[in-house]
Amino acid sequence: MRKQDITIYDVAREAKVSMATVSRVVNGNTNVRKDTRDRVMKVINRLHYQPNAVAQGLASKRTTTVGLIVPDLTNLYFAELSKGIDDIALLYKYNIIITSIENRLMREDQAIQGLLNKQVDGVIYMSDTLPEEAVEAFKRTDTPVVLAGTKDSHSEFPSVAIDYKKADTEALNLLYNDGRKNLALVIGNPDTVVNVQNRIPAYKKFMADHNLGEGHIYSNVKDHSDGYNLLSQLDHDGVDGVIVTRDVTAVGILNSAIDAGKKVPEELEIITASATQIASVVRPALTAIRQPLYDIGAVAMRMLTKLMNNEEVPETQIELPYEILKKQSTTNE
Amino acid sequence: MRKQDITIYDVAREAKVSMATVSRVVNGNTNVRKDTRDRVMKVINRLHYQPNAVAQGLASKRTTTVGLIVPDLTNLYFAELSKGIDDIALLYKYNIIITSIENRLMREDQAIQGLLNKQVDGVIYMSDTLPEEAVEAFKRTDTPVVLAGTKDSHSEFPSVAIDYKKADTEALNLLYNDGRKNLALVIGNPDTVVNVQNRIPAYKKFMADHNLGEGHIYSNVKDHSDGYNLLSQLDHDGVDGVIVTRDVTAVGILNSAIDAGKKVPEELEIITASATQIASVVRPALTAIRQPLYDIGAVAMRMLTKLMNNEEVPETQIELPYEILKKQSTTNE
DNA sequence: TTAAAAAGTGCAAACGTTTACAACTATTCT
DNA sequence: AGAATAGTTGTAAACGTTTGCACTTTTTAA
Repeated sequence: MRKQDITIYDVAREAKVSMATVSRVVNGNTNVRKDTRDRVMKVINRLHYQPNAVAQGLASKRTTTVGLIVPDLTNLYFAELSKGIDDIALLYKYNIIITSIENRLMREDQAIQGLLNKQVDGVIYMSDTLPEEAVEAFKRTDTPVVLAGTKDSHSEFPSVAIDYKKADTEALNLLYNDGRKNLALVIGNPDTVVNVQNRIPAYKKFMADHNLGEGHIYSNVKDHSDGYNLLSQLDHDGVDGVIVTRDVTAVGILNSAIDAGKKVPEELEIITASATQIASVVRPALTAIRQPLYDIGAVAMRMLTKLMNNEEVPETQIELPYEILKKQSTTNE
Repeated sequence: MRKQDITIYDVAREAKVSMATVSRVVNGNTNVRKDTRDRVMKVINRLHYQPNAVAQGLASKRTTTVGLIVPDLTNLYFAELSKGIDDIALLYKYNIIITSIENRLMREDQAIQGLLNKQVDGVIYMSDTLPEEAVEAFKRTDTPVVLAGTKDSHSEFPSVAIDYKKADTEALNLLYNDGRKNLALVIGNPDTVVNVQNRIPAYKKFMADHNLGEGHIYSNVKDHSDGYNLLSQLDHDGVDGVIVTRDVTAVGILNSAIDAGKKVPEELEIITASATQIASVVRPALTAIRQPLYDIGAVAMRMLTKLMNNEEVPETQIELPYEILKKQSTTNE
């Protein structure tokens, strides 16, 4: 098939050793005499021998490949996570098979099964929702899995994320201290673990603790135009401070406000709960919970390397520090 | 290794056929009697048999995997290209191994070699620069390659892109017709094929054709902050209309102008030569050459599937239509 | 100097499929 | 009915590595 198809066998013949020895030098096994190693290396270089990773995978049962399951590549939240993953993967010489699952044709469990069939050594799962079939698919295998930037409801799987509850509470407090009393929460899918177990309870608790009434939770507000269209509702409900999970959604609200002549932050304060490039590039720039997305990805991948090597991983539920980045969409005292 | 490790052999035994027959039904070969096919399928379902893709890859020499080489996942230009690629790949049941090469540790030719070692059936290359070693690496193999959103200098490789020269000329013309005479071009790497062979010549020709003098080409302006810092230079040079290759760079210039109290588009018109989400989300929204990024990716991947199947591909240098999207960063007549 | 231990090497059997090819069975045609 | 043909199935050799085991050589220790 390949124009140049040098196998380990060719190298063995030329170097007058067995293929086992060639394999050993290729894999850096120390049990090879210096001069035979040199001899083999010389042949390898001369013939431009490159091991066939598929054959290696079959024989060794390790493919040095990890699977990524991600909802949407063009969502910078996931792109930035992926970058952290990718850099660490490179460091440890793993390749990445990426599977995006927003597409109707691809269900979570199919994505997982596809990766397992490819014999990936591990999987990083980034979707904010982990359906039962996906859990089942993972459980049917020994392949380690790490969740990045999300959590599962029972903490069955290792995960790397932030303390969403604490972060949201802190953000709400910032609005509250700015004198805002009619606080709202804008989320996408209301059924995700993070929303159900963290954001919504944190919001409700905060509202209750401060006697602010029921408040307003707006669900299924997922993109720029959803955010744009939400403004009239916010106006109607008299909201003066809002936390928005996705930053492009927040930008939608922001732009809608600008276009309607409504002042941000004077009349409406906006905080986004996940800051990507976009949050800092719009004007007024968005105050945000800055999640360390790159680091979350990197730490998740690092943890996965340990799991793949059966190394000890003392803590599998990791929460990384976040910070509240005050910008122009909230009042600067 | 796997908890559950059912092989084709187990299925064969249970169904009382040979592994060859099982293989045939798995691969949809028609030369199997209906009732044996049913019998085998029943066993496959009962045992939850899933073929080992690595073994398939070794035996068949096809991995149904394609490699993507991309500079930066968090650059939406590439993310949107990738999405088009991904969707078509899913349709044709290919997996995607993604390799990002911005990292210092990973050179283009190493990335390519890595993918070839994994026996990918094809490669899509998206970097705007194609070093000589990368060309060599590609030439050493029969694995088909398609360039997406970029071109090589000698049109040696199949590619899918737009007519950059025409698009830029049209954009310059828009500025010119708005009465702007001091036009500038802002690019990133000045050595890319697209810049050297298309954008720069188009700019120079336009300036010459309209007797606008030498003009100003600003190179190595690559991100938001580069753009932000460039504004003073633009001011100094009296530029009143500018084409910027990357949209976040354009946004940098835009934000710098806003912060400096300079009016856009009244005092400075800005057009970006590649529009992602970001161009439409900032205010004033950026007038842009809208490249059909998703489609470029999709068409590139579709072409690759044909090349991988040794099908006839009549035209391998494809240019897709673009449009000039007039927004708020240029005057609306 | 010699026995024991360590280091270096080769043999051959995996790994889990695909796929010529051969062989057998059922069908069609005359 | 018999021959030719088409359809169905099995056998076994790939595919290109890794790796346990046995064997040989070298080193170490007494």
